[in-house]
Amino acid sequence: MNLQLFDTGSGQKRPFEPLVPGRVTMYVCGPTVYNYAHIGNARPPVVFDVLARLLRTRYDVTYVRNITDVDDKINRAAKEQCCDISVISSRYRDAYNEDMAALGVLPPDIEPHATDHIGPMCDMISDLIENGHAYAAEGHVLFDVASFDDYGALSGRDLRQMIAGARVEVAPYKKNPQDFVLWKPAADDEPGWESPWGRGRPGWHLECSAMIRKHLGEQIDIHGGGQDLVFPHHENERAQSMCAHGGRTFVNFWLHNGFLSMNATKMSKSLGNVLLVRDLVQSTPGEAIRLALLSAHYRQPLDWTDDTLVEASRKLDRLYGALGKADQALGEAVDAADQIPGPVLDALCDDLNTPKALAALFEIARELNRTDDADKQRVLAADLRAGGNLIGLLAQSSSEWFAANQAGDDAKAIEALIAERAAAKAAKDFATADRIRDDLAANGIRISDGPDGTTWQRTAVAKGAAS
RNA sequence: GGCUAGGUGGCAGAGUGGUUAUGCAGCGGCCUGCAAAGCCGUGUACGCCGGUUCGAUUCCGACCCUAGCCUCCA
Repeated sequence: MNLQLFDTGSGQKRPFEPLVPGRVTMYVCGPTVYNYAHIGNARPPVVFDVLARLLRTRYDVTYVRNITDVDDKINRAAKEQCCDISVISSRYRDAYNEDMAALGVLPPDIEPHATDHIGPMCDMISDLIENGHAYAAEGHVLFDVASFDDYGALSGRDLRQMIAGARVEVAPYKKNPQDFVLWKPAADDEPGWESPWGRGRPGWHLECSAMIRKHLGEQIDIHGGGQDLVFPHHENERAQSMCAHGGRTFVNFWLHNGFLSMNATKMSKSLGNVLLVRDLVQSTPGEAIRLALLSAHYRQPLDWTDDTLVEASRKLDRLYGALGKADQALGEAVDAADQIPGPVLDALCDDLNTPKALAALFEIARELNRTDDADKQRVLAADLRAGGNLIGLLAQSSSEWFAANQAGDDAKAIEALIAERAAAKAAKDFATADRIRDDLAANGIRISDGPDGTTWQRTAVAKGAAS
């Protein structure tokens, strides 16, 4: 497997080799759990789930995705609801994991919570103060950006320019405007922990550095997250970890996914265009949402429109249709092949090119639809399944996929109409038969006559739900 | 203003210095009672202007436009 990954740090695709042969350590910034995840939040976990699945075909992988469970927004929510922050954070952490499971995201190996790592965080702060990279001031501990020559290398920023362009009011206790908080004091009515610098709580950037050191070590292979985290979050993480560890390389590959927009505009509560995963899965199969998220390359922007899910559902109709045809012809469901088909694997090894991998799946599906040879069908169906499974798709049976479309209160009425039409057809009353079919079509029900009778499915899953 | 990504056929979205992406939609054909699905065929697409080249959508430069970051928002 000649895996190439685009590394933000070097700004180019590089061949991936683990730091320790055969073993891969991977960390992805997880959610701050104060609300339900929206569709944009779902992109990183889905993308890096594909990467983890790909790496696992070859390496022993340890995948860590954290939970940030102490934060201003969580504090605010807890205050409003007069409860402990753990009530808020555990509620939304569970919801997050349910939502991700619905999208076919496998759980990470380790899911560390920030509040369980206050000790390691304080240890790291102490190390940084000892090394001369951090200083305490007025109950805060700050990272001394000027002490790290390489600051800005990840995000391609020039420290001098940043100082000149600083627009934010500078806190008086900071030596430099860019110095960021490692530890900040907590008010009496705020959640806090005792520390050598007084009662307080950790800075956001520090959480990830400390949890990475505890669970994966001082150097890791891959660190992922959304593009918006490059600066300042990852730049700061890098500064902290490198300075705490004698300047050694912290992350071998930095991976960042592009942003998801809604009808070409940013998703925001004020615009009222926030789409929650939780709501979406009510009306649309999670698998279709997953495919939609993977239909663009992960580093590209992805614009989410009303048609996005409709298209994704149709794509799955086609793939499952080909599998179903083979299953029927062979009289059995074909299991996934042991080997991943070459074109699919090659596409994914080229910096996780999921659109290209999907194209390869469609080509297999066409071959499958084209052939009547049982041996070929068996091989192609197994390939299609194996390729799909690698990116977390095609895990169910064809009949399960199509049956899911048949759920609904009106299913019995539809079956009755189909039976009525069958009777009309038998009586050669085609006018009546066609009228029933047209009526059903007008209501988003597509029927098709096969050798074993008539089957049906909904044709506009997402559209129907939206109207 | 600075930094970083992008601008591909009706839509979505890969890719490439000269040869079919793929999916949906459209058109023609096969199949079908008629359809649907499927199969076959079908598209002078690469923001604008220069440059390099035998040849550029692909490389270089300028310009226009879009998005993200620079404000603990994936």
